[in-house]
Amino acid sequence: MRKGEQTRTLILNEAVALASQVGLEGLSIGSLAARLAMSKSGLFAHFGSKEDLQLLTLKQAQTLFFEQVFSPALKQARGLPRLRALFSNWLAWVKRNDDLAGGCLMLAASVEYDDRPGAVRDLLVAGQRELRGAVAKAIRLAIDEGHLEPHTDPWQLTFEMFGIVLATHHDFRLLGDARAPERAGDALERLIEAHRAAAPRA
Amino acid sequence: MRKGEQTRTLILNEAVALASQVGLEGLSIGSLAARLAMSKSGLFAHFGSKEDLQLLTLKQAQTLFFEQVFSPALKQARGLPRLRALFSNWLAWVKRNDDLAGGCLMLAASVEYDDRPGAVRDLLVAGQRELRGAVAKAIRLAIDEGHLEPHTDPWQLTFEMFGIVLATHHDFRLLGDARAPERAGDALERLIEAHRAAAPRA
DNA sequence: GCAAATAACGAACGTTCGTACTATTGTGTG
DNA sequence: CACACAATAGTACGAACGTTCGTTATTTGC
Repeated sequence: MRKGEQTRTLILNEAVALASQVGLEGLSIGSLAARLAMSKSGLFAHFGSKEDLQLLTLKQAQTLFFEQVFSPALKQARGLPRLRALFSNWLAWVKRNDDLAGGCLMLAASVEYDDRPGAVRDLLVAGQRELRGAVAKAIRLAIDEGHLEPHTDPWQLTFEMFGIVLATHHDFRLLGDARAPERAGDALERLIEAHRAAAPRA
Repeated sequence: MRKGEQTRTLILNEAVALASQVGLEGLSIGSLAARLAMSKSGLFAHFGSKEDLQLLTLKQAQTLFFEQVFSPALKQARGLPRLRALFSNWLAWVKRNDDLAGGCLMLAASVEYDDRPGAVRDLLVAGQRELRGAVAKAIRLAIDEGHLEPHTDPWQLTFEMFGIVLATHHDFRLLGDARAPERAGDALERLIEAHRAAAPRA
């Protein structure tokens, strides 16, 4: 029970790395086993099916995202500081090149499964809904703190922030544009400025 | 020479539709042949390799994009009208559900090939560069026409417009959010408003 | 309308896919 | 130390993959 969990986690971490390059569908049990220097059947025994492996891999990526992007942002003061921290952690996540060599797995999977019904897509949608809700909540808190003007629509702002992240991912990954994160920062600041509350400055 | 070209085009159109759902990598010669009720080998004979098929499929999608998004926008008056037309055509392209049932093929391929060097990726990058340049040029014209203020950075604005489109694609396709295009329109108008020239109103 | 050219076919290649069984090794505990 | 069982390896499977081959059908140019 102990050794099993251990290698299982090892497998899943490697699976996240591999899937970030070739996608969740392109992730094959054979190649994953080869990368871990273990037998295909030995690896397969940890999961009942490929879909299970895909689901757990995606779940692992979601956990990593929460730990590295969201959780540290919660330590910042509510309002704009937390919102900015969230955004900058998010950009850092997108830029990662170590164990996410192929870019954000969730974004890749979103495109891969947006028209492929099933458990993977459902998990993807649930995670995305959760993320959006959390960002919108952070924005609502910024309004409550008096950092953003009361008329601000949290969902609209969330939508636009997400767009900036997507564009950054695209430009950074496909076009290899190192200035993309800088552009993203500028875009966010302009966005904040447009919705900043008149009276108190943050 | 005539019959060949004809079925080749037929194949490529079907390939675009199929690849938009399963990706350029997931596009298999066997399933494509089955959809067209022809033999695997007969289809394969039109292309020397799978990579050739992928390249031509992508090229076909790029052509469709130019015809349906870009070309009609050029008929509008330069400046904001043309920029708005371009954006709205782009949104319409993203929302298509007939022969692009799986969403924009270029966006899907961008995520699929962003870390897979080769001819497909090169073609993808070239197309993206061309598109970005054209959008930036439309913005520059809007500045020249006095619709946008002279300090506007065309590349930054292009980046942000692209982000809005990406977010729309994501929300519309994965989350099934029908209000996404509306959000996109609002975002664009706010973006334009922020950069609008002071003196003459458009 | 005949001959040359092209297009489509069916079968088979070797490989890899996911999955199922069985055997062997390894680990933790009484 | 040995027993029980978890963990890994081994082997085999049917199907699908991209690709090649030789052959048949169908267009095309004269």
